[in-house]
Amino acid sequence: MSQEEHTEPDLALQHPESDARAQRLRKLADLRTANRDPFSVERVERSHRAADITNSAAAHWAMPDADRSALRFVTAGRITAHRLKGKVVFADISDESGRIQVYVRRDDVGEDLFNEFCAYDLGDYAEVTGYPFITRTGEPTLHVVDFHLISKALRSAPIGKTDDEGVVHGGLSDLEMRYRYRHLDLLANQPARDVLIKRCKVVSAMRRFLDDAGFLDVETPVLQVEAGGAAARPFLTHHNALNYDLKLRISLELFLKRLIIGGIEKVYEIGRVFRNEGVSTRHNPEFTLMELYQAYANLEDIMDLVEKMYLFICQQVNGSSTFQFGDKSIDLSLCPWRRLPMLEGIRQYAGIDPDELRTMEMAVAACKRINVSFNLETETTLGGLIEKLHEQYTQPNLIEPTFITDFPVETSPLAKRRQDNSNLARRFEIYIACQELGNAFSELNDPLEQRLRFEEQVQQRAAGDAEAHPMDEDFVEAMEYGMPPTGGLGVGLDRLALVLTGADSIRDVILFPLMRPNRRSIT
RNA sequence: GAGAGCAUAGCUCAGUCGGUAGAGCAACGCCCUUUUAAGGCGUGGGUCCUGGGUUCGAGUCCCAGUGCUCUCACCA
Repeated sequence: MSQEEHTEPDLALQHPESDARAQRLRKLADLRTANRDPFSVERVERSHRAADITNSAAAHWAMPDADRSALRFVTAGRITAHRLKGKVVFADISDESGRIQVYVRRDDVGEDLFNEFCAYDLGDYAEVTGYPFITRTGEPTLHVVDFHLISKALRSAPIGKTDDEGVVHGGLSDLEMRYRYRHLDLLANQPARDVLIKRCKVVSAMRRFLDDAGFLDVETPVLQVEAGGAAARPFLTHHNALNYDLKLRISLELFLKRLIIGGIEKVYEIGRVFRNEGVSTRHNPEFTLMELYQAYANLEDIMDLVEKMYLFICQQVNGSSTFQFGDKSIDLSLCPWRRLPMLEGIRQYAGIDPDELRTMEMAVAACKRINVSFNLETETTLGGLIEKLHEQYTQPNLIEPTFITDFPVETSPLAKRRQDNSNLARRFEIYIACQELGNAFSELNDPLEQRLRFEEQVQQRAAGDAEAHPMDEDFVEAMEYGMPPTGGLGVGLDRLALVLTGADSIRDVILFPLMRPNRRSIT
């Protein structure tokens, strides 16, 4: 600790009423003077968590008073409410399990300690020892016989008050504050904690499912010379000692396929990828992607796996096979899920017949006929235009789980072609609650074809498409050593968490979403 | 990247036609020994986002900037 920090309590004593923080510093100094420095505490031996006492109090209520008051429960947590009532004070102590009301009487602890307890601020951490009882108003409560402060909050946290109906008054609702200062969001808002926990359960359930299915959990490089495996612009960085530029990965695909080539038959990675694109309620520049590859499996095997895996995750996270989307209940156990070829969906929802989409000119004419809401000028390929129609017209209708199949091959440079129609890729995407929740291929394993696909992409790049896939000679060479037929899947985990938690924005399921630096961040 | 909106006490928010900056909660003081959005009386607390401009006078009107939100465009 610096000398400057040591002087702060003294400054507070000189200006004791200047502000709330100074008052708290003064209280801290008082505690230190009384040899009860909260920051000297290192360890707390809790016998119960807050919510456990609530249960125990009811269980012990039948005991004779004398026996029950001889019990000693120890718990600790943040003080989230206090109600001083003359010579007795009630306080709420909250930990991760919930909250417990504690009750301190002056006659029990003596005047000095009673006054000290009364001086504790909202946000402080206390350890309390006592026995359970139920108040006249019926609330399980810990009757405190001993306590001490174990950490001091120097700032007043935005802790709201909850009324009988569970409505929180006050608290923290400003979205910028919630995202920028997530610690305040989490300590003030129980729903924020619930979403965090659910998101973690999504990831752990997925890992458990894949581990149990025999997939190997691996890690591959984030820093890459060329960022491939997806259509996106990368972030650039630089290695000083080796003096060359690097890119942050935009997908996991190419390295995982090398593991397949190396003889690993079932492999997956859950990792952060980075795409240098816009920010929205559905996009964050860094997000968590899961990709898996299974040798000897085809597209239908992956569909089967997706149905089983998503059902498992939903059951683990929500405790049932259903989840809420708006006022609808979506049941993931109704297998097999709907399968809809992309062109069929466009016929159904955009009213354009597949025969009208055979050439770029015909497709543009058809789009003009139905007055599409997007800019036709920016579309350079027929496949791109078809995908656009799908996103604009079909996707908003895909509430129940749906596999969209038969993607245009020119937007799928890493997927096999259909044997019976070389314009279509052996690829599907999963849609649930109108969100794209997965993208799968029968992976292209023909190195000669792969080179041609990359060359087409390089041409699109030369024509101005900054997101077209770059040539990756090393990858093509790796494939020339022989890659088994393989099914692959990629899933944006933030989106999956978004849907399963019913969150409004991807920022609700990303703990620290990207924010522009504000004035306080620049020092 | 484009358009619209928002920015006032620690938190949630009012602020009329341009005329001394307001409430609830939180904080501080007093009263209250089973309260619970505890209650009662009293007190303190402001870079009205930043910088210019108009005006006798700006939280309010004008211009520029910053951040956030929403919609659109690109992306998952």
